[in-house]
Amino acid sequence: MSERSDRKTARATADLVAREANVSRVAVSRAFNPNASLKPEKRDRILQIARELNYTPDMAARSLVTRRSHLVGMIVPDVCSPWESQEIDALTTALQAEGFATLLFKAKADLSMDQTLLTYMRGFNPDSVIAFTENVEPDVLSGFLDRAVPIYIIYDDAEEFGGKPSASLYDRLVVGQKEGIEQAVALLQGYGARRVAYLGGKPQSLANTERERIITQVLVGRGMAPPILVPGDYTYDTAYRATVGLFRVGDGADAIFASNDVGAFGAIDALRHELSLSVPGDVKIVGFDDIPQSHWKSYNLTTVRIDLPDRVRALVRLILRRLKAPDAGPLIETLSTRLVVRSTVG
Amino acid sequence: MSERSDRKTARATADLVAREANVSRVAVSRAFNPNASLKPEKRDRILQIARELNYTPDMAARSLVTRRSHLVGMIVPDVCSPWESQEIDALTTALQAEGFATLLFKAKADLSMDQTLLTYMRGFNPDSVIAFTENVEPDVLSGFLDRAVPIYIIYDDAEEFGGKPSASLYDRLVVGQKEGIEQAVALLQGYGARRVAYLGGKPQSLANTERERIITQVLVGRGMAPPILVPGDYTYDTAYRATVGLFRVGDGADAIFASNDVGAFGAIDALRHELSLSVPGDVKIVGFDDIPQSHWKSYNLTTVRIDLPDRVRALVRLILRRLKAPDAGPLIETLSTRLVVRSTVG
DNA sequence: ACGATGAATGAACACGTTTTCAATTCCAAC
DNA sequence: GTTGGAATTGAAAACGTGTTCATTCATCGT
Repeated sequence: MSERSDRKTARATADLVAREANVSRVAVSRAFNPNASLKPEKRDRILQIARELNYTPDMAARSLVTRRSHLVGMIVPDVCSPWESQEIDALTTALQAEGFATLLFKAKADLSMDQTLLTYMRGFNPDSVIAFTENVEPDVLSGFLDRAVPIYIIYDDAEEFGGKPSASLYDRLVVGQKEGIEQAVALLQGYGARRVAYLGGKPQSLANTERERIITQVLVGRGMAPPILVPGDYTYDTAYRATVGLFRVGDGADAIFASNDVGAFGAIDALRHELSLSVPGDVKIVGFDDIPQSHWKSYNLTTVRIDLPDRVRALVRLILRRLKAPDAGPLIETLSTRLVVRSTVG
Repeated sequence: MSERSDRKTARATADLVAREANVSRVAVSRAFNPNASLKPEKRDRILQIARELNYTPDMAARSLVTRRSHLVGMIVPDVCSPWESQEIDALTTALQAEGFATLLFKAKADLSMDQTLLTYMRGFNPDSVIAFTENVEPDVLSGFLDRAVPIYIIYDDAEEFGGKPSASLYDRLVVGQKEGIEQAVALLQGYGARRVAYLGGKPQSLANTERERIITQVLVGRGMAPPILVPGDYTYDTAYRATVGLFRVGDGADAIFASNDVGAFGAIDALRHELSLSVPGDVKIVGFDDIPQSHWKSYNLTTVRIDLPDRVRALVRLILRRLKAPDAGPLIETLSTRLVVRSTVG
């Protein structure tokens, strides 16, 4: 027997283990199901033999009868984004501990999920689906309603949620951004900022729209002018160019509220290396997310933190609760934000 | 019928479609298998009805008989790392186009894969497994040999590959780092560097060991002193502290070769913001990977690029070739590296 | 000693698909 | 009109597991 021929050895099955242990195949199944009734010594012997034979229950066969795939689908527009990669990492770790594997899919850049992707994903029967893309398309997603209930991450206004009626069919994690934004604006105002610009994210992103709305509301509420709206798309390069544009052809500003940290980096670099302006001396900067890069000395960004561990715990809770009660009404978890002060404001 | 009751509607099955279309269930199966023999008009009618009923073949049931799960497992130690997240993103996109979904697992921080994780993953029967963790444990991985053949990404010396005999049971992508390193050292020498430090990555990482080995070899080959070895772990913070240590308690250096780009950022920030030294004036810096952040203006890092599109194409090719010929000998793809010159050397 | 309660056990079925395989239909060529 | 071969079809048998359900076995209170 050469090494290579090992590969042809058929995978061990429950039947084989049963025969080898002189028990019925049902006993093997029970041995791997902790709360099934089986004599302890028998279970031990079966597990021992299973280990020798390198046997593991086949998830596909199991899921066929159990109606549980132990898969959690994630639809992500851009894995490279530091914030999203962080979230995927933490979520995968947490889910792995609960016995779930993550099934990763890439959405389109415009944050939409096309029918093809969804039906494809549906074939795998994920127990739950987390939509990182915020573009809600109720009729498309309705295809999922046979088993899993999708989870949406939304911002601030649970009721409006795109104004779509079928919103009541999703579970959701609501991120309240108001606290963090209020603290940020207070800080900016305290350091004498008068003219604030909002450097936008992807226009289709609900997080972006809500950030813009709340920042405007808070600024005006504190007697300041509404923000100068600078379009962006969450990327460094666009933020860089937009900032240069703001100061070269526009009137400039004495503070920039970026829609995410990466955009804030672009703004900082544009100010320092292209416009020869100082941060925070000439222009103050606030970001959003608090990704690991934000404490890097070149930026040391003051930013609105969305606490990742809290966020992950909330998501896992949503998944487990839904699995326990498939027919329950829409589940909701709420999260808050707070400002992390570093050195880009004062 | 309320909205909620829709959720209880059982998922459409091939049987239902068959009944609805007045054909046998086999015909439905054939309708979804393009190269099966079925009268075109019949296929159209079935697909039409399937669409109306929102039917998709169940992957679990299919994989049970086909012995193809259409899943590609990825074992990743740290999804947050910019380089890895980039690779996961590109790989997922490419595989999705070929009809595969990615199954993501987190390895332990020390780059090892424990038995629990592997047996767990095995249950899902991935068609292929890509090991991003470089710590080779042949006996552990042998548990996979019943169906999928794991792919290892290794560096430079295919033969040595950890010196483990069972290396011949893996497919592998070999990344040749010599070209890039030679170009980098030539550039450093050209700009007058005399004393080069190597800022290491995780000690368990084979990529790191090989980088250290080759850099030493190339330096000595060009008549320079072997590098000062500074231990690290691929992270920004460790690189920052290590660099401070190198210049505070050590003798310093006039050039730093970092084991990855993120480490280079840490070194740059330590030099500029803690040690008040200039880059590239006082110290020249070269990194490894060429991640997107490397062209950010605050760093603008000169670095050894591993071309991502090439790399992904090679990996996908490995997977498809192996699936076509499960019993073929070990498959090997080779890749090269080259220097990307920016402004941290001269 | 005796019925009663509960745990332990295995045969048969179900889950939703693909794959033989034999039977049928179709069509062109003689 | 016949005949051959190819295209088309459906019944039955897998694939590997969890779950009923009726049966056997041990245990315990009276």
